[in-house]
Amino acid sequence: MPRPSRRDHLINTAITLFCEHGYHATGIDRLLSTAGVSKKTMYQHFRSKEELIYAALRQYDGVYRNNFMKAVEEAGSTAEEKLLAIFDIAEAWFQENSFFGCMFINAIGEYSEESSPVRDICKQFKQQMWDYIHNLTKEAGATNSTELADEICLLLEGAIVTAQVSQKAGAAKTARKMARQAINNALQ
Amino acid sequence: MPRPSRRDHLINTAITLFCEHGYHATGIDRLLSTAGVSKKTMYQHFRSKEELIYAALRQYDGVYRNNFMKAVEEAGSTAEEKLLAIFDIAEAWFQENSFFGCMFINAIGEYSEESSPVRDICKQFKQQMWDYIHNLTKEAGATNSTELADEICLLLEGAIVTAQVSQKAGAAKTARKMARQAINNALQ
DNA sequence: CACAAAGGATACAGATCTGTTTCCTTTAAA
DNA sequence: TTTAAAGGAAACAGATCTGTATCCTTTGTG
Repeated sequence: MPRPSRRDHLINTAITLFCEHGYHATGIDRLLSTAGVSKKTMYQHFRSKEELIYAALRQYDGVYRNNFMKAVEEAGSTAEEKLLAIFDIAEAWFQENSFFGCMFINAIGEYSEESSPVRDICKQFKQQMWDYIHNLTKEAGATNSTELADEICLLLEGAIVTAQVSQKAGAAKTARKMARQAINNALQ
Repeated sequence: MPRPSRRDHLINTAITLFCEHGYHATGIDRLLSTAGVSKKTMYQHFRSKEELIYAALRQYDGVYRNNFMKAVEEAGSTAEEKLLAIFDIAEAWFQENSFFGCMFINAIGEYSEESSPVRDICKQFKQQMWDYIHNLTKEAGATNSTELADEICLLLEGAIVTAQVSQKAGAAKTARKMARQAINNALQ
C-alpha cells in the first residue's frame, strides 16, 4: 500500500474538515496545517479553494458511494434484503464520531446558486444513489420500481437529517420500518 | 400595521440572506446594505454577528412554526387530516422561489460544534415541531403516538432535503403517500 | 424655533482570508 | 557526488471580514 499522493491527502483532509466545520469556515491555512502540506504544493495541484471543494465532493462521491454499495451487497443476498440493509449501514454511519450529516446536503446549504458546480455535483451524487437503489427495486420485482426508489431515497435523507440535527439514535430504525412497509406494498 | 422596528427588519433581512447564501457567506456589509440600515444601528441592537444569527434563528423558529401550525389547522378538521395536510403545506413551500431548504438544517451544517448555541436552537425547533405533531398523533388516536410522530417528522425532513438537493417536484407527494400508510398502520 | 435623540455615511483598526512569490531544504536519480 | 525537481517555511499583497469611532443629517418633541 503506497502512501497516498499529496493530492489525495489534501482531498482527504479537505473532506474531513469540510464535513465537520463546513466549507466557508474551513480556511486554507487551517486545512494546510492539518494536512501538513505547504501552500505552494496545494496551489500546484488545485487552482483555487473552489477547485479543491469540487475535487473533495467528487472524491467523496466516488469513494463513499462505492463503499456504501459494497457494504449493502455484503449485507444482503436478495435485493429485498439489500434495500433494508441500507438503513443498517446508515445506522452504523450515524454512530461514528465523524458523522456530521451528508456532505452534499451541507454543501448545498452553502452553495445554493443554480450556477454553482456544487449544485450539479450534489445533484449527480443523489441521482446516482437513486439509480443504484432503483436497480435494487427493479431486481426485487417491485410493481412500481421508480416510486419505491423515490420512497427509499427520501427515507434515507430523512434518517440522515434526523440523526444529524435532532440526534435521535433511532432515526435509522424508524426509516427502516417504513422502508419495510413500502417494500411490502410494492411487492404484493 | 406599524412598520417593523429596525431590529425586526434586520432580523428579517438576515433570515432571507442566511437562507439563500448561508451564514458564513453572508457578510455584515452585504446584510446592512440589503436592509438599508447602518452599521451603528445594527451594533446597537446586536452585540455581534453571532448574536444576530441566534436572533434570526429564534425569530424564524417562532414565526415559521406559528404560520405552519396555523396553515395545518386551517387545512384539516380532524387530526388525521391535519397530519396529511403537513405535506400539502410543505409542497407549497417547496415551490416558492425563496425555498432554500430548512434554515436549521443548513445552520447545523455550518455550526456543528456541540457547544454552539446554534445546535441547541436548531434541536429545540425540531423538538417543538415534533411535540406539535405528537399532539396530532395522540389526538388521532394512534396506537403508538410517539412512533408515528417520529415517522411523520422523518418523512418531512426527507421531503425537505429531497426538494432542496435533488429538486424533485414530487418529494412532498412521495412523503405524503408514506405518511398515509404510516397513519393507517397506527390507527388500525 | 430649539434641542435632543436616533440614525446614516464613512473612515478606520485589526484580524483573517485567498493566492503569489521567494528562499531554502530535502530527495531522488544520473 | 552532482544536479535537478519537489516541497516546506514564510513573507507578502490585496481583498474582505468584523467591530468601533467620527461626523453629519434627519426627526420628533417641548
